[in-house]
Amino acid sequence: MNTTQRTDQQTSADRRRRELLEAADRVVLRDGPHASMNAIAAEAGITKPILYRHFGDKGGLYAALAVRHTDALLASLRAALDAPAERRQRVESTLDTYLAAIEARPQVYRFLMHPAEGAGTPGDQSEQGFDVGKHSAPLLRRMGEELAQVIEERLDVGPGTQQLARVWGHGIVGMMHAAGDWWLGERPCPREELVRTLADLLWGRLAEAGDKAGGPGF
Amino acid sequence: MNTTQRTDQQTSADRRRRELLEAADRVVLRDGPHASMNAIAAEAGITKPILYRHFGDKGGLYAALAVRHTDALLASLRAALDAPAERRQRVESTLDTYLAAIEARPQVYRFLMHPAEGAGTPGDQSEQGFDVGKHSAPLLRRMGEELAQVIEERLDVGPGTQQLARVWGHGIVGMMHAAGDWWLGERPCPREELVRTLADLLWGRLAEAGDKAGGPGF
DNA sequence: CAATGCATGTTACTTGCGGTAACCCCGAGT
DNA sequence: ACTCGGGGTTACCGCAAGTAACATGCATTG
Repeated sequence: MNTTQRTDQQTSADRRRRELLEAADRVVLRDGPHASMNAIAAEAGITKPILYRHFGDKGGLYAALAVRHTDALLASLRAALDAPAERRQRVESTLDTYLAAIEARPQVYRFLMHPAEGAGTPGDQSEQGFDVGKHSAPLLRRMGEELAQVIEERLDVGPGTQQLARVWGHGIVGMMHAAGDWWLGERPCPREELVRTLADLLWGRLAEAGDKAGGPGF
Repeated sequence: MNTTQRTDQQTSADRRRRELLEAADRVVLRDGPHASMNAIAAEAGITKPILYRHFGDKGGLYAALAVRHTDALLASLRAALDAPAERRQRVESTLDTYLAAIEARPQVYRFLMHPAEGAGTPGDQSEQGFDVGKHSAPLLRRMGEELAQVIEERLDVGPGTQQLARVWGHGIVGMMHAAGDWWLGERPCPREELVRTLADLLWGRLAEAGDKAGGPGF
């Protein structure tokens, strides 16, 4: 019937799509985010137009790829965030999970952080609006929103919690990201130490610290 | 003589370079970071090869442009950080300076945050090493390092201050950046409120907050 | 069984951009 | 008069995104 037919097509198309994504993944992880559509098609054993039929344009393909990895990472972060333990313990665990992930697979990290690639299209009109605010990688956005959600659900900070939760969510995620990026580049200390230091920052040690003698203070 | 000759040439070349940068600035601020070399050359009233003679490649031009703006922004941040006031006041003032800057000229912001553009070069060898850790925009790197410097110079937190200062420097800058980016996109609240909320986060209000009734706590 | 779809795949093209080679022109110095 | 070097141009290469038009295999339908 029509339904089974459609279902068959659907599943077949979906399977194909998944295979293509696997191939794209391999290439991107091997060649970096600037892998060409030709290269990806070759890896998949086919040619360009098929990719375009499935994903519309390069942005579509990359978005699909990114969603896969983002979902996976977010799931493990959520697990760390949901574990039964003290708040400090949970924050550290979440930081550690994120850092362990980007440490274990830096290429995935590199790819996920790569911004939208919005250019390249000849008659590109979408760029004239200057998508300010959409600069950050979607992963960061999503992490920020998720964390905001968690904060808002579980934390009690009087009125204005919602706004505050979102600010903190994005802020904390940004802190984690920037520190992680720097750390990944220089590897100045073991992971646990970084985790502890960041947690200390969130726990207000900046405010408690004393001024160094002689200076104007900080 | 040789010296005056060299000086004349130098200054002339420098003046030209400055003019070209002005033109590039106009175009980039008008068309976004994806402005083509042709467009920039046209705006400057000349043609591509001259740009390449002066800046080597597109990366060179963009780097030169970025340095100009980055220097300017860093100077005003340093001023806010150096003002004579309480620590909290100074932190808020610095945050506000940054946010005011990106609010006033989002296009500059957008350009500065744009990553290195490392691709495009045909025989590109630098990409194979996967410059992980160099993902962040140079501006963020520099801000992180500067802040780390300031923290290390003025704050007293026992042994291991140096490491801690760098972690915090990059972390705080990342927080500021991410929150700013999100805020710029959604404008959910006035600037002062954002500043206060972020400062609260740094002041440990996250640790102090109570759990909401019913949940597993956070 | 032919005939019609229709998804799947290919070749070959266009457009646009980064980057370069080769040539051009004009004013200064000998 | 001549060449020499800085500033400039045209015309090109290579490459990657994206598309049009054509080919093929496998089901359903008259």
